[in-house]
Amino acid sequence: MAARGPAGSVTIEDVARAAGVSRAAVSKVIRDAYGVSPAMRERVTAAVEQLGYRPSISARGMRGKTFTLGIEIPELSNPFFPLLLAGATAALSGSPYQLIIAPADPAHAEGYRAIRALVDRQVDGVIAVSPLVEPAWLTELSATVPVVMLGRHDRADGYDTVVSDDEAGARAVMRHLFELGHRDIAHLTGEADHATNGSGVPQTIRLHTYRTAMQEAGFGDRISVARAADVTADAHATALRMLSGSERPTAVFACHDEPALEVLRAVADAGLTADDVSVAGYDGIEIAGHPGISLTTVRQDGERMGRLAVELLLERIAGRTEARHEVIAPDLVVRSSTRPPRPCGAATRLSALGDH
Amino acid sequence: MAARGPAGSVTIEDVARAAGVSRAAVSKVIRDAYGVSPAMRERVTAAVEQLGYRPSISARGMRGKTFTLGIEIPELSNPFFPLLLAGATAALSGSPYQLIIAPADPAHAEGYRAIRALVDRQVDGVIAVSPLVEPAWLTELSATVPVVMLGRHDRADGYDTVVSDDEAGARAVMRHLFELGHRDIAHLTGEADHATNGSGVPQTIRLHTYRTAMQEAGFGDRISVARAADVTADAHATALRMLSGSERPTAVFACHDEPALEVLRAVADAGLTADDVSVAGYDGIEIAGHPGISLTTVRQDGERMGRLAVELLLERIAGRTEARHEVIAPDLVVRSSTRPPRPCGAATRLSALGDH
DNA sequence: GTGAAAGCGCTAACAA
DNA sequence: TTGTTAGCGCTTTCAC
Repeated sequence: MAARGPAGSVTIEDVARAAGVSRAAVSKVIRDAYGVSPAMRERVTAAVEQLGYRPSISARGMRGKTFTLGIEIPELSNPFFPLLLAGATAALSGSPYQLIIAPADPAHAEGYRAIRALVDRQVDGVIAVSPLVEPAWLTELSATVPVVMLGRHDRADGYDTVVSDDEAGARAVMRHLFELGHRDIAHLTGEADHATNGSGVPQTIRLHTYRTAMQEAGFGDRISVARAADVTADAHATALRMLSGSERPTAVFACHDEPALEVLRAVADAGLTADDVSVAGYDGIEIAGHPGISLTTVRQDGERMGRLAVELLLERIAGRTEARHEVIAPDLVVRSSTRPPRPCGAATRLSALGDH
Repeated sequence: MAARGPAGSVTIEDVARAAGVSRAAVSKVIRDAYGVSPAMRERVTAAVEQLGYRPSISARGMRGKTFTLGIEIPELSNPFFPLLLAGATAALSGSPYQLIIAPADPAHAEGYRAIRALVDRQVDGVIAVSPLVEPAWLTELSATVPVVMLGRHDRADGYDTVVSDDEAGARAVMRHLFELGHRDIAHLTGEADHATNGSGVPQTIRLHTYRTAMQEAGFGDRISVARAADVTADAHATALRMLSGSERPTAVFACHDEPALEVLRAVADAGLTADDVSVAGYDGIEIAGHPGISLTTVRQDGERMGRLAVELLLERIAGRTEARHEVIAPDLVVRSSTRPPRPCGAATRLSALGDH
């Protein structure tokens, strides 16, 4: 137990004195570096224990490593992101590394700021979810510190990426809706982002895939894209508007689950049901499987993505220099929020309730 | 723009040289300390800009402050916690402080480890959500670094606390259920924790309040407490067992919203409805208000709590030494998951659908 | 108002 | 195998 409290100012010097050895010796022992006799190791360990010594990360950061990995995340309120963290944390348990998270307000495009804050703190590696940060900037950054990006489709040499196959996922959704018989399918997404990485952003790919699928199916003239300034905040209002218009779609494909939940809410608010409007989301957040929600969606394995990101980062820290770009296959999960469209002019049908 | 990249190794020395001044002068300017002429400030600022200089937090940490606040959080997957973070982040925007988050796996009682990791990184202050960490340890810790604890009912001199009035909240739930006519009310909670701070844990207080309320209402003999080893993971199974027993309750009060959602799921799985079993939760997470869920709950203003915690911490950092203990009043939010119990042996009633 | 100099606690060469 | 030494980049007296 610590003699001077959890953060007592016990220094390596104190330990050295107590153990009757040099500071360098202590340093070697605590990092278990090469070249220490068992006897010395024992004595030092005892002194460390007795004094409750904890190495200062700041001091470490000035010469060597900090054993800290930084992850930048926007929107912790979107349940998909905590999944990434859970995976990352799990991958790190048992390792000497500590994860610190820097939250970045996506509304203010804070990605740069948050990543810089991490780098300023001398982390040994950075994981980030910043779709809009420029590739060039990241390449520059990655010359300084190992970097793994999550959810980006661009492939640069300097940094690794872990991404889910958004095109495949979006195609699966569209195929499913077509198979149910839908033709008037609308897509709900956020504002267009005029960033350098525009085409590498998942939302943009899903949108593009939606368009392509509609074209290919011969419904090019029925393409309908609703944009919410802030997808999360404005989805409800946008969805309501969409549903009350004269050209009400029979199905809505939302760019991810959070806005999809809002569409569901809007459907209820408008006095409609899943028989009137089918809704599909994207991400596969847990609540989507709740019987009260039962949202058809595309499951991305966030935990696996987080784990993989950490693994890639540790490889980089260990010395790998060639870039790796991992693509995860997503799964379509069909639930009762998507149903065949109501036959035109026919009587209300209340059958075809998907699952439980 | 940075000339040497986002994390370029531009030091204060380089800036000093470029500006033709001493290192000390640069240091003063960037901290805007007292005693710099406007002319010097201008020159230094220009050099900083031009070189893309960023002070090393590690080096700072060795002498002065790091302008970093650390927050320890368990279960980011529970949507209530991100709310705390949102509040904390908001309170910090515009300030020179950066927030870093250390996730702590509650299953492994990692609170100590995570808090220590923060302190090792020389944060200027710590906010933590660790109900089970011992008060004595925290008192010791708070001698080293300012500490604000979230969701603890113990009151120590060394650290501040921000907590919601769990007794009032739980009482409100019980009163509501009694008023609806329920008598067989069960409570779903986690394993008893034999920690030093046992009586200061929100869950324990809610449980105790449940017991007391039942007693006071004269239903002491109907007290029924179901314990799940891990409330989040095992709630569903525990709830199913509870509902299939011979003594099925007419209402279930869950210790927080996440298990309450599982009870709702179990109700559906058992082929029952809100008319058979009323369900109430605690926290007021957003999804509770979704029409597909419509869960009666107690709203705790997490954002406000997070904001308040940061404010208290900044006060401490600014020099305050007397402890402050803030209690937030929670609000009961009645939704359609709680209804009058079905009159014994009477016909099914489908009215009384609360809100939308 | 400004600069010189002394460390903060640690690690990494190098010497012994 | 062990100890000595020289910084890492910054802040902070304390002279000027």
